[in-house]
Amino acid sequence: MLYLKKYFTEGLIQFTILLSLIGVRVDVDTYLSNQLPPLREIILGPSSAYTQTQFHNLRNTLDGNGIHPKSVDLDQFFTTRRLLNQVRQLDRIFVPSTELNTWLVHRDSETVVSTSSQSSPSITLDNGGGLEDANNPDATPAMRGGSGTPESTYNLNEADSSLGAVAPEGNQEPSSRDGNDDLTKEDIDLIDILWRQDIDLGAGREVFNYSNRQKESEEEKPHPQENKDGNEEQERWRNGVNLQGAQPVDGETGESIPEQLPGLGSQTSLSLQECLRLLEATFPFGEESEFPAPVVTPEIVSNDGVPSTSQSLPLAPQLPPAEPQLDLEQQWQDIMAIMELQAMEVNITSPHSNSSSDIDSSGTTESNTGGNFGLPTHSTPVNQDVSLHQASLPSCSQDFPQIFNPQLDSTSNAPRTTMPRLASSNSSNINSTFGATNLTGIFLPPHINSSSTNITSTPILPDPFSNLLEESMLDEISLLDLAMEEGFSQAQASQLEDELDSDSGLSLDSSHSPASPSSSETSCSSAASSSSTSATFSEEGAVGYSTDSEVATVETEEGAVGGYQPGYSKLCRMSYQDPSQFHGLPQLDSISHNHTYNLPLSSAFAEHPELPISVGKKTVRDKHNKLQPPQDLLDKHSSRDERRARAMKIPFSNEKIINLPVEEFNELLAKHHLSEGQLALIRDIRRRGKNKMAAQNCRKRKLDTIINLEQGVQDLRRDKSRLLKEKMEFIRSIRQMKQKMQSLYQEVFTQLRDEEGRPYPPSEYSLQYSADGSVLIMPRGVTTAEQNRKPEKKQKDKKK
DNA sequence: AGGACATGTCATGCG
DNA sequence: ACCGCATGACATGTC
Repeated sequence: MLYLKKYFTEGLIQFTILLSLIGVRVDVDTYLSNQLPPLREIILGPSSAYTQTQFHNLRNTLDGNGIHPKSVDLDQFFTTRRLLNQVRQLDRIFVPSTELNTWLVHRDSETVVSTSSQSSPSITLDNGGGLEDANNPDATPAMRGGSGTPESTYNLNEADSSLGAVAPEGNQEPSSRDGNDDLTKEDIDLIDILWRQDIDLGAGREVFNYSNRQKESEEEKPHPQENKDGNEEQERWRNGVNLQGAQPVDGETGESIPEQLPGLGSQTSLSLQECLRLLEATFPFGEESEFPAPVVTPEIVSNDGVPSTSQSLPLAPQLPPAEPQLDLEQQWQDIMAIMELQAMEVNITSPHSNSSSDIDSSGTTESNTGGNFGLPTHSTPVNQDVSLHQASLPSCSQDFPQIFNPQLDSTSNAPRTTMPRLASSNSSNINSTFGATNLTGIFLPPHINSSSTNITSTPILPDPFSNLLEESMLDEISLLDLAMEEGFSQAQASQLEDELDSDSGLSLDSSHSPASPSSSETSCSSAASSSSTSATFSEEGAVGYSTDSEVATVETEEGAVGGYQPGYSKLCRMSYQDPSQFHGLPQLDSISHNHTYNLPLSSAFAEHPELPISVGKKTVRDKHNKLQPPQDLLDKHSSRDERRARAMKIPFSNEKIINLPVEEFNELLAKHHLSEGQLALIRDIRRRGKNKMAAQNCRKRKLDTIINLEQGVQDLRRDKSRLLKEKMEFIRSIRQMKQKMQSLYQEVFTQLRDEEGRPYPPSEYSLQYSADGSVLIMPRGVTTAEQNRKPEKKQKDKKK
């Protein structure tokens, strides 16, 4: 935050001043505040910056720089992103934020841009609200800005110059319009420059204004909306023409609104916008800015041929059920790709970032206040009044079609013609497609035509939505789940890894245990060698290392620590080769083979019954041994090699033979004149002795390995249970979302009115989502395909 | 007596 | 080639 501020403050102040001069003011709404937590997590995934707005938001969030959405002037912000990027690159600090913040950008009506500054109005569900919204300039902008992402702000800017932002206001509110008028061409140019800067930063300009830019390039002149022609825009708006070509022919959108639903009442007082708002509220599409959200064009043509706005539910061409998902995936991939590109700029490489960006909808969700999902408001430039009287909802056309249309917008045109869609989505831009993706996933039911049975007046989830939720939504969720699980698994893996590392004595033990004996051996060997010289091998024979159990205590007292130190004990024993002396030196009793590896002494003794000091049996044995003469006792307890050594009259102890370093061992052999048999025996003793130690170490390692594996299994089980718990939580969240969808659908549907102001009976009509992203109110039983072919027919049906 | 377990030993491979 | 080590397989001893 702080350092970000530093960068911003210095560099941005200029921008701020500039913008203030221009009169452009962008208010960033806290879409974030009202996210649906479940949706966010589920759809977006914990890590995902899933919102459409992401491109901008993603950066913002990723930057981790808390730019307060409200306080930040978006224009400045975007312009300054370059600085941010530089800073980021300097720091290389990648903060994968799991949460995506979607900003709903409002423009104050006061401001020149005067996009709807208030998202809230758009959200309002009131029936009257729709009309009010239409009247209310703010509302329209809200619709547009609904996406509420920083990008949206961008759009707003553009919109100001080009599309809707200005337009709606122009129609309905002169004041807002005035603000637009204030913008001089220079100002517009300046804004454009700022945009380009953003584009330079890596945000494709298209991202910001999806269709507008293209149109500019293609159709620059014809559309006043474009930045350059502010005047034309104003005029156009004054004329009552919606930016988005609500008019029969929208040059920008390129959509002709030829097809109007005569049947749909002019009166659909419940403005489509409201419906859209509701829908949007439910599903945050808001990313139009980046990804031109599919615009639901509620344009309905009145019978007169006058476009009736309100119902604007274009009949969508029927989509094969499978397609939506495919499209979704495709779009996801596209989005991912785009996100990656941007991420690269931002140095965001993490897959999470991509995922986050994936879903436009997420951003919208957050943007919504009061738990409403953010609507792609920028599209809203549409007249909010969109009443039946008004043929088209231009703004909606842009956003919604894309939103709902999983398929390419460009392609969408053809299908639309068939359908009586209120507005056509012009945007052939990739952005639009992106916007559509999320929505499509969410909104497009695999089967556009739902059976009539599903829709009832009751709050039961209408078919399309239910399908939406169940299939596409769930699919997405499932994908997210998978991703999340992967994330968890990785995290878990790392965690386990850490734990194992800490626990794993395997490597440590393996390294240590062998080493310890050697060290002890060397130390002891020297002492032993000195003392051992005095020993009379002839009498006792070579002392079997195993037989000298008596010496154990010394080992313990001397600090032969837990490690396996057979050599040590053995060497020490050498100094006390006379059994008779053992009793006199109780402290040495404990010295013996320690095969306990790292086990405590007590256990070690237990393992070796021959140890006199040992408990229980050993004591018994000790008694038994006492009965025998020391010589027999030695023989009995001496190892085979020791006995052999004694038999062969080897002049030094087995311990020496075994533990002496090669050089010393060779010297020892050189000192003594030994026969071939003795030499062979000595070499065998050494070999076997070393191998014995090695075997002990090996077994110890095996044990350690097993223990570690058991620990690992326990850890994995814990993780599994935890993941299952999380999964259940997600499922619960999904269920909640579904319920909310149902209620919202119901609310929207109930507010729809035909030309005569009568509500559509849910048993006869249902809302359908076409492939091109338009939302249609369709009589039940009519297949989307039919609708595509014969839109008018449907209109008639609707009239009925 | 036989199984389980611990330990020792051998053979082999690797560094 | 030798040495040391690791390890599987087997043998032995003990309970």
